[in-house]
Amino acid sequence: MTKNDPAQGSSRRADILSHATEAFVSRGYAGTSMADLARAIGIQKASLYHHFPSKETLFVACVTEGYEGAVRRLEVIRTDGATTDSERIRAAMEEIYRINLTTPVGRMAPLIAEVAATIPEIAQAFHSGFIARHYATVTGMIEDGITRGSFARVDPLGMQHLIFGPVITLALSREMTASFPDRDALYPVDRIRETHIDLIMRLLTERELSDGS
Amino acid sequence: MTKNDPAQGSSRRADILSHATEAFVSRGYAGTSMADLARAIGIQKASLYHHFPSKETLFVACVTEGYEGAVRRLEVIRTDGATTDSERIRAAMEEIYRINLTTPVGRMAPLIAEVAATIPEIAQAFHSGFIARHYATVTGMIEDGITRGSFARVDPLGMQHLIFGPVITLALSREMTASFPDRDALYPVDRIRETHIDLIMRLLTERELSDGS
DNA sequence: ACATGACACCCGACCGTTCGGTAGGTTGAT
DNA sequence: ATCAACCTACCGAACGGTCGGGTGTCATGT
Repeated sequence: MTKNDPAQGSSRRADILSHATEAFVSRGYAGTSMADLARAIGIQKASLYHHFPSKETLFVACVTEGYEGAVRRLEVIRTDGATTDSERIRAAMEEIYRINLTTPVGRMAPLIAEVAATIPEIAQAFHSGFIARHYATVTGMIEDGITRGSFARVDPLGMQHLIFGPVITLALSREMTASFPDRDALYPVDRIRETHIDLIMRLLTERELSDGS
Repeated sequence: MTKNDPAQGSSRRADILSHATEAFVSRGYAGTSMADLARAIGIQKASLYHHFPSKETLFVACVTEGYEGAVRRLEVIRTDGATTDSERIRAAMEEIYRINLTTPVGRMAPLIAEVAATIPEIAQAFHSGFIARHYATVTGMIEDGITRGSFARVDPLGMQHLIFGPVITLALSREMTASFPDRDALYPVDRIRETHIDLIMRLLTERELSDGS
C-alpha cells in the first residue's frame, strides 16, 4: 500500500521509457497496448497517463530521448584528433555496430516507418536528429581523409550507404530471427563486422585502379 | 446490388492480396484492421472472411505468395550461362534493387520482425523461403566467379552482406521518408545503385592487395 | 511541535470506440 | 438446385483514454 519506489525519486519516468522502448521496438507501435505496458512495468494504466498525456507522446519521447547519446558519441570520435583517419573510421564503424546491435536505437527505423504516415513529425525528427547527423559525421570523416590524402577519392555518399547499410540490415535480420536456435550461426556478428570493416578499409585506402570499362 | 466484378472471375483474391500486402507493409500488422482493408478494397469485412479464414492466414498468404516470383527470377540469372561472371553479378544486383525498391517484398522484413514473436512460423518461412535462397544465390554466384578465377578471393559471407545491406536499408530509408518533399534528393536511387555496383565490382575484381597492417 | 494545504504519484472502475470474427440471408452464374 | 460470392447486422473482447479518489511527502504558518 505504500509508495513503490521511495528511494529512487522520479526514476519511474525512465523506467517507463525503457520498458516502452523495448515494447515498441519488438511489437510495433500499434501492437503495443498501454494496458500491457502498464502490466509489464507493474503499475496501473492510469499511472502511465500521469507521466505521459498520450500514447503518441510516450512514443515520441522514447524515440527522441533514445538517440541523443548515440549521436554525440559518434561525433566525439570524429573530432578526436589523437588518431589517424583509418583508425577513426574503424572506431566509428565499431561504435555504429555497437549502437545498432546492442541498443534499441538501431531497431527503431522499422518502427518509424510504421508510424510515418500517422505521425509525420516523428519521421522528420528521427531523420534530422539521428540519421542525418549519423550519416553526416561519417561522410565528414571520409571527406577529411580524402582531403588529407589518407583515403582514395571515393564517392562519400556511396561509402556512407556501404558503411551503414549492412549494419542496419544485420540488426533487422537478427531481430527477425530472434527466435531461431541457430541465429548466431546464421548471423555471426563478430565475423561479419570484422569482414565489413576490412572491406571498407580496402576501398578507402586502395591506390587508384584503372577504370574497368 | 449486382456482383461487383462480373468480368474478372476470381481475381478478387489477388485483389485482396495486393491491397492487404500494401496495407501491412505500410502500416504494420497490428496497425492494419480488417475493416479498413475491406473499405479500401470496396467490399464488406465479412466478404474478406469468405476468402481468408483469419487475419493471420491472410497475412501469411501475403508473405509467402509475395516472394516466390522474386526468388525464381534471381535464380534464373545465376544459371544464365550466356554472360560473364561480372555481368551476372551486375544483373543480379540490378534485380535485387528492383525487387526491394519497386515491389512490396523488399519492405516485408520489418513486418516479419514485428510479428516474429506472435507468429513464429512466418519468420521461419520467410527466412528459408526468401532470404536464405536470395543470399545463397548471390553467394553461389560469387563462389562460381572465384572458382573460375574471375573474382578475387573475397569472403562470400562478407560480400553477401555488403551487397544486400545497402539495398534493404535504402528501401527502409525511403519508406521512412516517404512523406518528405526532398526524399529523392536525400536518397537518389539511381546514383546510389550505380555507385554501389561499381564499388562491389571493384572489390570482386581487384588484384590482390598487400595486407595493410 | 504541529496542523495545513499543495502536490506528485498511483489506483480501481469506467467511458465510447474499434477490434477480429460470426450468423444468416441474398444474389447470380452454372 | 446448387454453390461461390457477397451482403447486413451483430458479438465479446480489447483498445486509448478519463474520472474521482486515495496516499505519502514536504514546505509553510503558527
